Amino acid sequence: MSRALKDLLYEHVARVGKALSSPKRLELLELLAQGEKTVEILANEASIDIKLASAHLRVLKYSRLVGSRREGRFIIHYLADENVATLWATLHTVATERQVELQVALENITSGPERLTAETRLSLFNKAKQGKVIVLDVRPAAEYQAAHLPYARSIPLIELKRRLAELPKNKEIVAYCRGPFCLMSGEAVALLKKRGYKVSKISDGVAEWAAAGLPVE
Amino acid sequence: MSRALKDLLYEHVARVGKALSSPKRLELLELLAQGEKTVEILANEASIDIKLASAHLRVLKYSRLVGSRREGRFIIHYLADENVATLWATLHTVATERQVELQVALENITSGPERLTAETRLSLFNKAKQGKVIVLDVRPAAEYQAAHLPYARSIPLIELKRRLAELPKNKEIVAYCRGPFCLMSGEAVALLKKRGYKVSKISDGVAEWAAAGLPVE
DNA sequence: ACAATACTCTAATAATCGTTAGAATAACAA
DNA sequence: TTGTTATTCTAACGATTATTAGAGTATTGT
Repeated sequence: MSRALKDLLYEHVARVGKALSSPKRLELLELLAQGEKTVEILANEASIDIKLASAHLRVLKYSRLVGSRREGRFIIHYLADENVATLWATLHTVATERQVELQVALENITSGPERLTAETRLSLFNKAKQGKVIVLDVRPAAEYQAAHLPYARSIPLIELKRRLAELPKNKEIVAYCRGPFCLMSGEAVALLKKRGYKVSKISDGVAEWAAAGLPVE
Repeated sequence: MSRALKDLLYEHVARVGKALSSPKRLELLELLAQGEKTVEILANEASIDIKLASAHLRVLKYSRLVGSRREGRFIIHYLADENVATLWATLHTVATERQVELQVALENITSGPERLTAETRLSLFNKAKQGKVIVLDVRPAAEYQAAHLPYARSIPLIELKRRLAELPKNKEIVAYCRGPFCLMSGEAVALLKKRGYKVSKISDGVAEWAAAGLPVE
């Protein structure tokens, strides 16, 4: 009686879980959390075939996590809403907390103290507001434009070398990129440290920041 | 270079997603969110074979969402921590919001205005605190003991008929059970309404309540 | 109208997953 | 020791999914 109904309901929720069960799809979701993108860009950034990206996007669309619209000859994909980014951030948090291997792997790459607490996030926000720190967004300019941390300044990693003059050497700089799985901020820190800047990084991306209840511009 | 590493990291997170991709596993998770249980109880409540329940639990254990311990000749399974319940609640919220079919199905069964907002949750909490409402937990007593909403009173659905005398007819009663997928509170409301009680229900379970940041006893 | 672009759709294969049955194990009880 | 209970482990099957190749479609530019 109620059994068939229950099965149906759990099946609907499982559809969303299924969408989150593939590494490639999770990577696509994180890329989309940085802003809407075409299939080609997604495929390139995730290093997969366009056809495969298209197939994965179909699954994500079926589960209503992402939407798409045609614009000229491009089809643009985007997260259905911010809740999806929150879901991704929650999933990632739980995964990291539960899986020691993952934590170790993360710490190996990202070098330095990693996980932000509610207090450190707020204190960074306040320092940035007062101009005591420069928050540096090293993602591609389009992603910065879609959304970025408050008071953040955009210098994409690719342009960083030739735009060094824009950064003061006497101020503290905090770099961030797409999130804990993204390596761009780490590379930026390495570059800037070599040139004598006071620089550190945070593992947060826009999704993690927003999931912690903080504002995004 | 960084590609192989990224793949590894996303794969770790996807392992958790995979655990959430089966209806049966989601049902087991929700049952476990009500308190720790043996395999037999889980299998019975989810209406599946013990062997199948055991197989699903193995997946959940592999992804570190649930843990287990032996106690005599029983093996007791439990959620790894409250974050897992939060993840489940978030997943459920996103799924409901994204899937119209699911919403319609839910409304058909549960009858009445459904989704609780932050305000209605808080106002219920305050009314319960002041004794203006009776919050009624109709789940099995063991689940009530594991955790329940603040100021809630426990009368399991099976005992409700013969314990009607414990409830006043002049006070507002609000029933709840395991969560939006659970039909017990609906049945309780039907029974009480027929007897002339002022009764309504909320779709929240302990997991949804906690995920909204409210206290649990 | 024709080619080029940026995809999607269909079909096919290999890998993985859900499910069940049967054997194995661990704790207790007689 | 032998049996019982509660559960896992192993093996096997069919069903589902990931991935790739090839054909098809919508839009723009010439």
